[in-house]
Amino acid sequence: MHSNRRIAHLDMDAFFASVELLHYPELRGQPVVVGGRRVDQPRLRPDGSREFARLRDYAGRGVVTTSTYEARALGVFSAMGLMKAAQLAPEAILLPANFDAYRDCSRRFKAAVATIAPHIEDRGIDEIYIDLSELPQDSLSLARQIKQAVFDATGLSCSIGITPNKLLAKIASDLDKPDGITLLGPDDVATRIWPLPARKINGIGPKATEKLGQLGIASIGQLAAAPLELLVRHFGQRSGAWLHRVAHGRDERPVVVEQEPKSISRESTFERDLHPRLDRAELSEIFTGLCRRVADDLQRKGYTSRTIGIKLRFSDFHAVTRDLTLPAPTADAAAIRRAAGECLKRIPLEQRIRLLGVRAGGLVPLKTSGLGSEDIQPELPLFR
DNA sequence: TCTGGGGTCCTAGGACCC
DNA sequence: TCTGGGGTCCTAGGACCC
Repeated sequence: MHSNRRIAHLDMDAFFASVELLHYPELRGQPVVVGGRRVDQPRLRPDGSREFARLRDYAGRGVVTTSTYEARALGVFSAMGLMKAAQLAPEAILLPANFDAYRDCSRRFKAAVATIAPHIEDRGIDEIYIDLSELPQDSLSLARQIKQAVFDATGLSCSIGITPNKLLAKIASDLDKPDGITLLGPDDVATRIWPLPARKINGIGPKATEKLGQLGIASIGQLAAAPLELLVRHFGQRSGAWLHRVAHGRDERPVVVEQEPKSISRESTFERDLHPRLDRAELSEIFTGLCRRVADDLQRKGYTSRTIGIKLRFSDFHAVTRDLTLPAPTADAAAIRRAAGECLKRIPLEQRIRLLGVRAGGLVPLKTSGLGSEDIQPELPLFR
């Protein structure tokens, strides 16, 4: 087992907002928010300048996807409702999300990193882990080289943390944002990690933070000092032991280069909550559309699915799921619609519906390569 | 002024099999 | 008639992440 690893975490700085600033450089230095649905694209005035939507003009159910550092300074952060954000920063510029541009930029920055350090784990559109263990250069040179390559490929800055494992690298990349480099060794855990709030650990969310707070544990250092048996008593054997481990900066998870997806889903929150009977036609159309999009996604990505599921969110925001495992995997829109319909029958509809979702799990890759017949599994036992 | 959309992983009970 | 474990699959919900 390789015990002297060098793991980097790279995080693009305010990614979506930064991509937008490449297109609209005149917005640099201003509070800018990306998010919402049906937000107007900037309009060109007769004099050639652009007119942008303001946060105060927004009405609807959208949330902040990303905000520039200037907007964050006003208290506007990711996942905040736009109506609330508008209270805090009414004059901030509001731009609609342009996912095609972000995906394109994402591909370019990852390809640029791969030319220097190919051992990459994808963690979504704007961040990656990189295993640098086998590379000869020192960490600071590598970090600078990678940042330069990312900038050359995209015009964007990122922040990098390099440490002995993924857990610490993820925390480190956030310590000197934006455009930062943070290198940490095992000896830095007590001085650099322990003073931080427990919430900074990837995997400790709002619920765990609240529960830890009730035990008088706020910082990672306090978590490290807590007796293992106290943590096990309140969080269970597995989670308790995990909390104890991560508080001491221990993490042996490998950098995983290739991963098959586990599920593919589509969901939609409506402009207004829909009534199960009065809005039946509209709901049915949306439902069928979601099934078709899931089928399209499956076919485009080359998968079939064994388990079809649905999700409903009601007016009171409470969500319910149902799923159904099929006798044989499918990527067919009509078959998915039938299975989803069976799931829907099992949900009592006593409230207006806010969101509808369709999910395909139990994914089976469609093998396109010419594999021998020995790889084809019989669907059912031959005798029963 | 209520809170998006795409995911992963974990838990836990029941069915079913050996 | 009652008593066992162990293992896997299915289903529902929830925490968490980007």
